Amino acid sequence: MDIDDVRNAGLVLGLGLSSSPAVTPWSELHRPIKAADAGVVVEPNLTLALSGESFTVAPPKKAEVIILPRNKAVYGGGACEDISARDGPAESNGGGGGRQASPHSTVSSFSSPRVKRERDLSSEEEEAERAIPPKPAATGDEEDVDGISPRKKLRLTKEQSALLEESFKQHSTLNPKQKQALARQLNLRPRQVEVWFQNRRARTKLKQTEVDCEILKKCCESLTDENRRLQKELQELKAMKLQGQSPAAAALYMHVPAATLTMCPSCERERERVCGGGGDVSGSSAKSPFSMAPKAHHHLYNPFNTTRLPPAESTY
DNA sequence: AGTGCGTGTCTCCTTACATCA
DNA sequence: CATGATGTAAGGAGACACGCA
Repeated sequence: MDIDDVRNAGLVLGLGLSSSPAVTPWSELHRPIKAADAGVVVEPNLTLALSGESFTVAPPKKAEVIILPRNKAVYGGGACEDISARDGPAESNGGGGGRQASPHSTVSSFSSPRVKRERDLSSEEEEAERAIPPKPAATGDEEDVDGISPRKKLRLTKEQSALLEESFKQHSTLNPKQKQALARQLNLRPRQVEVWFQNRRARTKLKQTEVDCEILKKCCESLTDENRRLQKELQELKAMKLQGQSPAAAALYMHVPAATLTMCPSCERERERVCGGGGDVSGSSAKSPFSMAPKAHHHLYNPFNTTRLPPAESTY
């Protein structure tokens, strides 16, 4: 292939960010990248001349360079991502890969949040990231004057969503291996799977909060009714007393209400968990009875393992 | 054993985009 | 076609746990 192929295809090599075809020399790619599924591979030692600059594709170790579609960039070890989906400038980094992988590596000098995110990728994730085929090339007409497109939103397919839902029903959190497997299966990046699960958990929690709110509302209404009724009874008893009714009759009257006390339909069902066993709905305790486990325990406590509303039942 | 650092993952909040009425 | 409402993918901040030096 020659440079015209690059031009004609509207492709960007390496870290190209601008609207015009751009080339990033291998030396600026902080780690070897694989031509896993990018469109074109350039042979090493091929000299490219673009924008008045020439670059020789001469990877020190790898004889491959990915030619990425326009608007795609290489991040953290060759992950292909739509640069239109970025707010800030794209950067390549060495990608730590794994816990404690390289505390003193040069990667640590990168400090932008985005880079940090990419740095978070484990080596396995990097593999998976690389395995994701590039998204269809952008048309290019959505770029702004700076040549950096506003972020575009990926829409998951029905199949992907369904599979994610299925998986979520089984476990609302994923360990790295599960994430990897699912991402591979869905042909998504692990980060996307991770984000989907985070958002899904948030939606589930929101739904549960709404349900809890409804229950509380009903409970409140019922208690208000009961309070009104008791006030009325009290007034009637006071009136009877004033009218000089016999204590026996009053006592008889007194026994009736107890048997006819209405129970909050929600509480009757929910008393154990919602009202804390006849406990604290009023909020005298610091924590709402509906609140999830403290954040400090979020690693140990799975809020979705409660008996409230299993994810499977939630209406999403 | 205590400490600091890097890392991974979480929740929460927010933003931006797609879709639909 | 324009517009507002809604749903949701994704970004970022902050917190925490864990492993290592």
